[in-house]
Amino acid sequence: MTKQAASKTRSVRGSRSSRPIMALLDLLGRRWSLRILWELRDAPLTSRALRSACDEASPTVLQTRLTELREAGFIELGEGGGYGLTPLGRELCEMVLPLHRFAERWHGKTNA
Amino acid sequence: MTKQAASKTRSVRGSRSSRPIMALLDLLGRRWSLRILWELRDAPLTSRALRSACDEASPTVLQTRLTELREAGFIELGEGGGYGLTPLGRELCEMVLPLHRFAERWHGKTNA
DNA sequence: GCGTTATGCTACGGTAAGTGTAGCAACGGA
DNA sequence: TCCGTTGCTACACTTACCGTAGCATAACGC
Repeated sequence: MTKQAASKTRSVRGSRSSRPIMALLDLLGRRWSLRILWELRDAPLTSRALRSACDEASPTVLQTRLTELREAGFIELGEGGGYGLTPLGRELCEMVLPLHRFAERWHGKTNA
Repeated sequence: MTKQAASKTRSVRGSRSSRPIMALLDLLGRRWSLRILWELRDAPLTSRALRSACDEASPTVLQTRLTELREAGFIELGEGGGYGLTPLGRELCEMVLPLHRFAERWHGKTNA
């Protein structure tokens, strides 16, 4: 993993591609990333509440994802504590929401 | 979180939740899942071509993801070889496509 | 002051997941 | 027959993630 000073690609691990979509796909393809966005869809949550919402996932990874998503500008830590979506993050979340309905139909097809 | 006869949830690892959205989020949150859907957006690809498209990712994981996505009913192995999207998979892919434009704008904001 | 509770965040040992290289059997064309 | 391609797998190694515990800080009631 040669790390020759990639200004933005630095945190994108596997995909050395510079295409933004690859970076985004890689970021969202890490554990709990999509789930975090999903759980924050309604209201901000504290780190502890978020952990509970995410099936008591390990705080180590959660904290890592939170930092990554924060650096990406999708979420932010509010004044009085608690993580919430930024305007940009909300846009992204809007693209994840329709997955809900799809998942319901998918579930009906696969084991019915 | 009762797992009353999880006939489909069996392969969902971390999230013991029975909610389909959680299962979907978990499946898509595994490495290369989103990328595979993305690379198959236009036309079917052979396993080798898909590997090349996915930045020469390890064939071990790729094969694992391919199997998972196939069991989920999102992709299928065509007659004359090559992986392609199923109608269901195409629907899912349609939700991933708008991420492209978003990623472009995102990239512009984060390092400009 | 003291203790309690909650915040965001981190250390550390163990397990699971992903990587990289090599190679398999099966099929088809020259 | 040899060659190239297909989908797929074995194996050792590295990395990511899990689970538990704990830190420093801050806000409360007493």
